[in-house]
Amino acid sequence: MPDIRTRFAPSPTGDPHVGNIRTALFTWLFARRHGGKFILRIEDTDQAREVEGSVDAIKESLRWLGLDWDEGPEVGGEYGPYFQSERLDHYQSAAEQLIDSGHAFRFEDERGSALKFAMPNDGSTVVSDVIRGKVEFDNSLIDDFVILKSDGFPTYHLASVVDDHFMRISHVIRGEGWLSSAPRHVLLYDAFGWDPPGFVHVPDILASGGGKLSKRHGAVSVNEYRQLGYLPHALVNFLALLGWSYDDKTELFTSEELIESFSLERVSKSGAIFNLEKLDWMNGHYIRESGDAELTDALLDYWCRYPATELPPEPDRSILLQVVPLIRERLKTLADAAERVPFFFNDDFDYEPDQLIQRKMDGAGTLRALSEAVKVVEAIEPFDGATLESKLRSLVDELDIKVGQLLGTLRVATSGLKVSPPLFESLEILGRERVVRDLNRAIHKLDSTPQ
RNA sequence: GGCGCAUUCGUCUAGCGGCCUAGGACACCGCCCUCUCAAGGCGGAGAUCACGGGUUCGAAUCCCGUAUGCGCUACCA
Repeated sequence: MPDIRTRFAPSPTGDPHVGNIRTALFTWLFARRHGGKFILRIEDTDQAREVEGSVDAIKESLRWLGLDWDEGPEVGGEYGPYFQSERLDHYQSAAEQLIDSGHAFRFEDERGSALKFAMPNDGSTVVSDVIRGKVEFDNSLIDDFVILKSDGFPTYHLASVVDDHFMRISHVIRGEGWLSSAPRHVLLYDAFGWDPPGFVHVPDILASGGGKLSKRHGAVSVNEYRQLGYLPHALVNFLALLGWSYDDKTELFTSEELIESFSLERVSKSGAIFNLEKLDWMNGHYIRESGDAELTDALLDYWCRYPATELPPEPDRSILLQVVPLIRERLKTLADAAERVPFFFNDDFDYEPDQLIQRKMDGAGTLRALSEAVKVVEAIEPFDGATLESKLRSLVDELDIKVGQLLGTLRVATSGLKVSPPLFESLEILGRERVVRDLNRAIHKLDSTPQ
């Protein structure tokens, strides 16, 4: 194979959509797989649709997912510039070449003077697509199309062909929506006398109904998924499997494995519905796989970027490091952590007194359990999870109640939660002083409640 | 309307003529484990391979129609 050079060429029209980023991922994977170059090019030829900040959002999304580019904005490269708005002279001279060779003609209307490509009125054009094979189009069915707009900017057709040629792109990998306009592109290559690149039209990512993925279906951009607490690698792995598969069973891949395994031949032909439940599962899997320090820092970074109201502005890292093993397997996203850990950092939580009273218990019994528990906790030595467990289990026997009854009460008293991380380990982290205080507060709350 | 692409469990997919009484994963259900919630283990249910014709000894796999979905048919990409 010749030098592999691929490109991701988004228009700066907003926060990049997961569908486009999935295409970028395939494009990147293909380049990396073959030791080629991955180029980022910004297609800003429609000033009206341009959205402020989009280029930063695009770079940020790619960077977060680890899709590094070899040429493009910031890194430069020998085939720049990489913004189409800075390459108008290329399109201009290419257009002139087409006029000279009789392939293009001026066209006037209310908007001014534009340039159109003259379609042949007979014959057909074959597009050779890597995953769909040869697709034939009847030339007479395609109208002459604008290549240079009256504002002096090129249309996508001209700009992408000219850039792909001069940037030595070997494979044009893009969404399947472009297949229908691909014959125009091969005709342009012909008219210029250039060899066309390989065309690869990859399937779309769809919303649950099978339609376009849009805001009404929830998150659509990579940045939104980041904000929802998904890990970059979980998104990468999940997106890689939307429209591509390695075999009949492998689903979990490291980035290195993805690069080693990726091939365009195994990209599917039909659109894939974005299955959020599976992303959740995969994200949970990668959270479970991460080490204590790794997860701790991921959470800290996440909260720093998207502050959680229920947590202190700068949660204590050493506490979180101890908490992480207790919550790791309970998280689907980083966002899930905020609701289960606040009590480790603050004791200002509140709850209704009757939440202390467990099933088939009454106020008096709960009060007795609580005050006995205080005695145990005050005396226990050492104050650690294992000792707490054995002493409190003995207390359960002495009180002749159920384990769940005692622990449920203690859980609410020390965390304010009905569902919390494992109790004994949590108590150890909280420390004796704090636990005694929480239990006494619970006793007081119950005591002052009219039965 | 015309042209193009697509069509396997709810979803992502394996399958590229006999290995398929169609495999895996997520979700779902049940059991086990268990201090809540999870995680984990085990098991279950779930697809007449869109439909109809062919070709073949034999088709989810090849061919032709039909239906449905999507895309193009813009001085948007």
